[in-house]
Amino acid sequence: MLVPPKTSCLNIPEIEKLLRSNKVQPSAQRIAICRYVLCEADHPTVEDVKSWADKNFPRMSLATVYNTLNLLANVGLVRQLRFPHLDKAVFDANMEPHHHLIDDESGRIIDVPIDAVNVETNISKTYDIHETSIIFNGTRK
Amino acid sequence: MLVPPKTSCLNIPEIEKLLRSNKVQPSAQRIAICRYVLCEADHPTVEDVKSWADKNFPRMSLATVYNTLNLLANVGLVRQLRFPHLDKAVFDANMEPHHHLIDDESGRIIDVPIDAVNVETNISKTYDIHETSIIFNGTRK
DNA sequence: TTACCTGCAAACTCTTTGCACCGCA
DNA sequence: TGCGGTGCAAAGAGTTTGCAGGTAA
Repeated sequence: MLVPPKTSCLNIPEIEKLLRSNKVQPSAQRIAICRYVLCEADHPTVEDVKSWADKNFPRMSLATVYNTLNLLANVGLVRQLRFPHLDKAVFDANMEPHHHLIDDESGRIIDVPIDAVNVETNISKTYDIHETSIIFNGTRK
Repeated sequence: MLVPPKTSCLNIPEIEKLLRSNKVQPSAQRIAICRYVLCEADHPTVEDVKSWADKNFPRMSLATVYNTLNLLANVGLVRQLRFPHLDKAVFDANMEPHHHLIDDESGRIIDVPIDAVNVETNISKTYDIHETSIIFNGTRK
């Protein structure tokens, strides 16, 4: 139930195709970042991506990391999230609608499928609600 | 139902008492900021408080605004919030548990009483949930 | 060749901090 | 008088931007 619907790992040609189909020129840097963010990483920060790049991709600048992540967010391949307990943005490759659970012990951010939650509210009488995002804070039992 | 449970307007002696009871020395600057944040303002940013101070309180520095708001947050008179669509922190004087509705047309943040919402989730089988915070995005019907 | 992607550095915004001054208890 | 609150400026973190050079189509 809490298993995140992780994007299955893509190989390089698949990533190239994915980028092209989103009208993004597949440069080496962009493919590398996609491999990490779409497959390997779990709610990475910019810093996480940069650290990974420093180890796995020679001489990638921080600006490129920012530019690429923003680009991926703009075309809808990732989503930028901000949580109250974090001062920096994190990126989420799970583009399905879902909620989040913060494990207060580990700090980990865990995806919660939309159908694991049921929300009813009477504010929908007054407002058209387009989006409902829930952050649970908890600890493992 | 959507009327925010606004802190009723306090006069200066009441604010002094409130500060003292929270072990905060009631300086002129702190009282002024409290008057604005607790009574007049609605989810103000630091910038909002600073602008207000520039008009209503002579020569208050930005550092004092930050220090005071952080102090008020630490003693539990206000809460610091971060929303995904805003890059800066906002402060909420409503200390009752509640959720938030972002009016996507005006950008306004509206308090939603806790009992206007009912949430059920099966993740509570695996996790002890201490807190549930919901952000609705919507537009007025 | 040309378009555009990257790296670098500087700039920008938000926030915190160090320090000297000042005022109130 | 002394503690502590304030103002100022500088520093710090995260992020964006401008520009020159390079790379791939």
